[in-house]
Amino acid sequence: MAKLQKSIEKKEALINATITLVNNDGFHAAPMSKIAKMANVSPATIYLYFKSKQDLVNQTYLQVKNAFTAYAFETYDEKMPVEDSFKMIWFRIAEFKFRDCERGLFLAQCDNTPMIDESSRQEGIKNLKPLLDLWKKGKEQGIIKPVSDYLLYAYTVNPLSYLMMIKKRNAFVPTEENINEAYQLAWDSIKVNKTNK
Amino acid sequence: MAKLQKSIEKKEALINATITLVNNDGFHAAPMSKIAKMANVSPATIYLYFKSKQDLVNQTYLQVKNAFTAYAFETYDEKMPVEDSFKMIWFRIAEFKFRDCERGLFLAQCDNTPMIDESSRQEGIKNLKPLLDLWKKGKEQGIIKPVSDYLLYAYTVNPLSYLMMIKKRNAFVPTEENINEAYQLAWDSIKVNKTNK
DNA sequence: ATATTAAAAATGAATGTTCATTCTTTTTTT
DNA sequence: AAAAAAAGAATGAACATTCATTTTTAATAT
Repeated sequence: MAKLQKSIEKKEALINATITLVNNDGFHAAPMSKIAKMANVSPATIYLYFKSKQDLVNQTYLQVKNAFTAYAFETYDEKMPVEDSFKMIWFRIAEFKFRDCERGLFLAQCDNTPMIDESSRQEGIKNLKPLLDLWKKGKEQGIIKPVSDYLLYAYTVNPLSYLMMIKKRNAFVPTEENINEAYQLAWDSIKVNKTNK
Repeated sequence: MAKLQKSIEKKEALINATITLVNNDGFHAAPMSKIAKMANVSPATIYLYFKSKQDLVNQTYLQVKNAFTAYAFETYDEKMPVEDSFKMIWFRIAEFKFRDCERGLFLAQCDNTPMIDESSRQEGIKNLKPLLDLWKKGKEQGIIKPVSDYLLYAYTVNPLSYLMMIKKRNAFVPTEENINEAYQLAWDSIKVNKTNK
């Protein structure tokens, strides 16, 4: 038990070190030796847990992506009305990204570069299934505009990634009010406008 | 004259090679030797034009960013009404990103990683001044919602970056109609809704 | 026009460093 | 005391950059 415990701790330390170093220096300037040092481990030890540097990054990505979606959907209940569901998920996502900016930025970096394997990328995308289902339901009920899922994602969830980056880089600290405004923009843009119908 | 001409050609070839290789393999897997080969040039020649690999990437970023904003604002005239201006700029940006996906993706990568120097990043941001001015005007005239420029950017311009990436990765080819829908979402989310006032 | 030459541009091969990964030994666990 | 885990040092490849030459260019003299 103690053995396994220790192993998990080491693995987590390595994953955390990877996130920090890749965020600050980039993949190309985050050598295994530095990652090992930050995790208080010998470089050789990394290879007991990961096959290669690529494997380390892939696994880190999947771990973070899983944590992200688990958080986003934790309080979601399919039986709730579409609008309430959307709002809940949207705020959970915002909460995750702004609270754990490091992890959010790491994901943004993975999503915008050829840093991780295509297979890991595909694996990570699967996590969004519940959101796609929700949109389908919303479109069927005439609550959400009948536009492509890509557009829906781009205009609601994705802007948060940009804001998170701005937060880190420009010391723009979003207030409660900012977040509410952001949500309103997101929902305004995709909800069917009843009065216009 | 012919001399200078040739130099410019070489420099451009190097910049293009950098964009292609960084897009496909990432900064860390785009060695100078490969960049040189793709530009039909000796590795040593790169150093006649650029101080270092970092300098090459910084200059590539600035060159692309300048081309991007030049295109975006080319047809913009400050005297036009705010809504028309916004629409025009928005569509120019969309046109650039979808037509020259390679360059768009390169910018996305620069904007989401520590790949370029902070000073180059700052330099690149200056280009957006006209858009910020437009938003200021729009807010003063009560046409654009009084939210932060970061939110405005995130919810109008930035989603295009996501769509462009999706286009490259998932063979989602946006149609004319998709682009119009996207614009509508963007404008809907930030315009002041007169009927609600 | 042509030949000559100095300067500029370009090159391929070296250089030295950095880094991912492996090997051998030591420490820890059971 | 055997097995598992971890370590530090070693290895070899890859890489950014520099060096010593060669090639090209452009100006001048014939």
